[in-house]
Amino acid sequence: MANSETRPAARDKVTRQLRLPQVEPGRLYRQIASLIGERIDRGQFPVGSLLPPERDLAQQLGVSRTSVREALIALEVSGKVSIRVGHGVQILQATPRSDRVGARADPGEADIGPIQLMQARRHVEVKTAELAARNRSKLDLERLRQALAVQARARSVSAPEYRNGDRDFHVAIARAGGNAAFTLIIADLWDYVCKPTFSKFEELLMGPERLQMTAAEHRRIFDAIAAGDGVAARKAMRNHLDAVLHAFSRGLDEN
Amino acid sequence: MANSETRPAARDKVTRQLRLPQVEPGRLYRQIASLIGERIDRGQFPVGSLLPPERDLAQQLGVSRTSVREALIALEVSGKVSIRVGHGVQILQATPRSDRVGARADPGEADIGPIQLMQARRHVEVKTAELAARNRSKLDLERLRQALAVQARARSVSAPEYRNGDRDFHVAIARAGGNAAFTLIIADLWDYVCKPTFSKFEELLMGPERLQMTAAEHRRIFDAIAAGDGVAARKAMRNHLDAVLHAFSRGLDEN
DNA sequence: AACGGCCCAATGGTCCAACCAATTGACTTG
DNA sequence: CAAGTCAATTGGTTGGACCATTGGGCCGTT
Repeated sequence: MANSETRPAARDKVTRQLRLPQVEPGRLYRQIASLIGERIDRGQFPVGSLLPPERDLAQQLGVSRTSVREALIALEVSGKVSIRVGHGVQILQATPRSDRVGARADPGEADIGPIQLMQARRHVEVKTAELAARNRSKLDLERLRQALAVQARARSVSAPEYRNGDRDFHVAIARAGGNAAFTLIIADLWDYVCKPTFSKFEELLMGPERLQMTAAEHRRIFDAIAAGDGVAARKAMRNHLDAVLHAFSRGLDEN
Repeated sequence: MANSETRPAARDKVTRQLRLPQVEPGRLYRQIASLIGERIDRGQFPVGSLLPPERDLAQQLGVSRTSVREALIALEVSGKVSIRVGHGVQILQATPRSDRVGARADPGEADIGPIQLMQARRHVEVKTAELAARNRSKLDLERLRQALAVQARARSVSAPEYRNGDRDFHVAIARAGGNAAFTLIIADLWDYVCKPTFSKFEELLMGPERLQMTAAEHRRIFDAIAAGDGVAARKAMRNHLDAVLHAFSRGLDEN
């Protein structure tokens, strides 16, 4: 065969036609793998769909089927695709679990609106309040007291004491419920509350009267939890979060 | 050539001579990869040393060099060996650093128990299912379909297709609800589901029948969401998560 | 019309026999 | 002895062949 002609030509084809990122000399299968991987990430091959047959891919890319197979095996090992004989190669995931820690800073993250956030909190925290009332230990109650004490020192809703105390109070409730998964959820949601976007929003829409109101509402929640009254705790928490939501709405209307 | 004789004989050779762990029918390269990987772990191939040439390995194992190459590529992708043309294949590490970055493995993280996690999911996802039924767009439905398609290919609950499809399905539902906060919550919870602790637990306690059951339950959820029936979606989701929880409980009782 | 079994095209899996390309070290040569 | 040359070694790629599994269509039975 025209090997001495076919092969170099084939590689050039891949390199030029498809603009492989950069280096990765030799190791054709790596070029092919990263190429297909990129297309998957870019959505040109939708998750759940089937890749073209190996034979077709080989022809399209101008390489041998063997090289395509090696590339697919690499993708399979890295978890991007699923290969099943007689059927085909299916795309499993576009974003390959990529991300280590920094991952949470996705661009798609910051788009949680304050209203959405409060609605989610309302749904979850009514539950955590109930759980806390049933399962709280003395240590939990002490933590809640401390959080209240911190917040009591705040002189405005923009004071760090206010937000810190608020966060600690709600996280402590989740923690008191005894379910670490809820604790994680609340802690994560509060990461957003503490973000600049949300903070600005909150400071803008919430009047100074919120300071005492929050204190009173928190107090009612605490009492219900301390009394072990799940129903009262639910109700108190719901009232509290609805009040905050109302404060937001009112602020929006006025502006 | 004597293919109709050579191939089966070759496979038997590998299977018998070297006692491949267990399953993994077909996918010869996987058998070879795990075999070599085990030898590396066991120290038979010292870290830093060179593997025998591909051609030798092929002859020793009674398989083709192609299959050996595919196996080596798999090992290279998973980071166990380094392949250099004209030089050889060098062993990089014996213990493959089990799992990516242990990064998130904070002390306080891993303590979410599977039961707790499922209870939290039950509380939140019943809501997201309802929201999804009310707000889902065509794109959302398409995402759900794709997730179902992925999972439909799983041949066991331990297959990557199963978990990936499962995760995508539930995250897609949260996303369809239109509240990004819920999406964040579900995605975060699923990070734990994908952790080794939970995975092992799940594989241990869930029988193979879960495969079809999950598919059927997911289908019911999907239908309800597609129909825009919030009540049915809630119910279907609750049934599904309760079923999983039951599978856990049953597994715990039996063991 | 619905069900069930059979057949076959499609698709991945494996093998082989070459040849190309990079590396390395031995050998030759100045 | 230094530098260049050459050949063996080793991975990289190819095309072609054949096998095993899968899935859907076709057809006969019920």
